[in-house]
Amino acid sequence: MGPTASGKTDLAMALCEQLPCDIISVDSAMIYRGMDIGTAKPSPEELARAPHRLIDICDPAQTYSAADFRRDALAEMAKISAAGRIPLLVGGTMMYYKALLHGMSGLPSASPELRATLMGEAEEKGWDALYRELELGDPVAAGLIHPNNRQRLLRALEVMRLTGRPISSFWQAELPEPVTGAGGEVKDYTYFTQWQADEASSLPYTIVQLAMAPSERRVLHERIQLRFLNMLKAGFLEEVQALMGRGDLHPDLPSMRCVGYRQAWCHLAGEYDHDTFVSKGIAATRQLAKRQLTWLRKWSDVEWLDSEDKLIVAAALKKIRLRTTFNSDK
RNA sequence: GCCCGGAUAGCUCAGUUGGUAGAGCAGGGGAUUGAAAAUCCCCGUGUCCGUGGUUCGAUUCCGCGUCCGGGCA
Repeated sequence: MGPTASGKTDLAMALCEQLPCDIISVDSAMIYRGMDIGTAKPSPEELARAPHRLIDICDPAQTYSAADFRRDALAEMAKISAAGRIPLLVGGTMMYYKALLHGMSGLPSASPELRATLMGEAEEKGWDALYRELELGDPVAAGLIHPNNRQRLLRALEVMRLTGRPISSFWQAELPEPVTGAGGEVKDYTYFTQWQADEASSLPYTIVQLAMAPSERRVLHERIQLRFLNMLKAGFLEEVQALMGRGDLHPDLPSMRCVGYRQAWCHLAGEYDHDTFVSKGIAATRQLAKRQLTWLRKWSDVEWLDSEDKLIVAAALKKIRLRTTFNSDK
């Protein structure tokens, strides 16, 4: 795990030479075919040397979800283990790790039709009206979802209309012991935000979690800028031009909202000039890295590595061996 | 050389009829249950270019200087 541009791919490739590992990508952008340069996907040569699973599994017109990832990753992990090898998960999509480790409540999948309906209602009656519907039907979720957060508001209403149950009741159902008072009333809603804590241990694996980042933010920012400029030299704009040229993609798709692609699309559509595109693209990447670090800072049971460490491969191997020996002895 | 504009947060700028100032972007912190590289929340002291003057008080008005635009020679 680690923020974008911290050097995860290089370390993973090096570990593959030292251990019987097979790599599974944990990356919500590399799943898309034809999005290679802007996602910093490993090169064909690198992929030949160390195959990555869960790369190039979707067309950019498709959507994918954390739940899809959990299902696919568990299947790949099972195959790799059955072959007597070690699954090495590499990527920066923290939500996917969370879904994998802690599981997900039995919520219904997204319904594009219902989302379209809800968007229409929002146009017509205003977003306030939709939020009031949530407050009425699910005060618990309303307390956790900010009125401005339309994406999560839509999801909560979607679940409510699809199942007739508040989304918060699904979160609650997955938890072993609700915090209640003497009369059975719920005393503390904060636990609704906690995912089932002990599901990680129910996965049939010894799990070693490694996080890497440069120790200074300034260094990470420099790496991000350098990498973005290199992507431009490698033909990033031509890649996005080709995607636009298909004619069936649009800027609201999850694929086209990816960092860099969104800004490139705006530039190619004439919304702003090249310099603006470059600075906005780099800034969006820095902001992504910041959000990834927010996840990692509070992540429990994680071992940290310094991206700038010349002996990072040895350091990683040491941590892996310590943890796996400790666990197998037990 | 002369004439006109500018000079305020890292950047682009607003503003103070004279009582030491605030937006957007950038940046920082946080949230995160089938879109997550998504979406959302919170955070604004900076010789208001320098220097003299007027004034109880100047970033604001006036003089001079410096720098940057534009125009005329």
